[in-house]
Amino acid sequence: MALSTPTAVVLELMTMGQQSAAHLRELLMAASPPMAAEHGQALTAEILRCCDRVIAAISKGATGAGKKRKVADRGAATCPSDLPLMSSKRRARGTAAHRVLETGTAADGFEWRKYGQKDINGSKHPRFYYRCAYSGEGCGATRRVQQSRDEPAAFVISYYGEHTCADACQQGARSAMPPAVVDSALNAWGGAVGVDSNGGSRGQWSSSSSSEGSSPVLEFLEGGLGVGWESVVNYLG
DNA sequence: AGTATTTGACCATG
DNA sequence: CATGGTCAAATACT
Repeated sequence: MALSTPTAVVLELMTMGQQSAAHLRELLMAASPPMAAEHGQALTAEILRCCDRVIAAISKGATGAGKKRKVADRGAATCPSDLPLMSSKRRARGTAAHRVLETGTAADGFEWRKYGQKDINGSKHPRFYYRCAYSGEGCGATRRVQQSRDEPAAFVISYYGEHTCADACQQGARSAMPPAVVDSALNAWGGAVGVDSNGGSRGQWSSSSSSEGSSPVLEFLEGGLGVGWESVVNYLG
């Protein structure tokens, strides 16, 4: 990628700014005047964070823009003999058992693939449906993400099912919170997910930043059937 | 060329 | 009947 596009230029400049900020931090630490270093560190950390987010947003916007699809003529039969469908097309209401409140990134350590999107009645934002990228190996975990109605910066993430893909997907989950969530749509709105959507070649963590996970808060809800859990991710800076 | 994402349609559930 | 969850062809990206 050359610097032919404005996006590329912005990316390049932000990267330079990021490096400069990192350098500045080094200098401040080396100089070590107690108070100044402390404040300086906070500032540089802030700058780095901003750069990081802009870069993430830009790069995702550049690669993920302009996907369209024409009408699919599906009424006629393409496959007469139906394949075995999923048992239930619609989940029972109120199956969410847990709710997780967290700020920072949506990285939950698993790799998800989007399989649907739906406008939900009563909510002005669509809901996104993901399933484990290893569902083909029998993993039945699913996840749905919806932007909070009241709080645009918050996202409600509901998890259903369990990850049974022993090796592949759970490895990521075991090691704290690596960046692994595929959420191009989130970026379009909140623009805070600093992870690669791992397009093309599969199974590549963008091992960029394990950015300090701002302490997730877990909140358990009563009354569910215990089938899944829910999390609210806040993308406020 | 292969894979991930998009998006309208289908269909089960309430 | 309305709503929401999933499917799958078409499309876009690497």
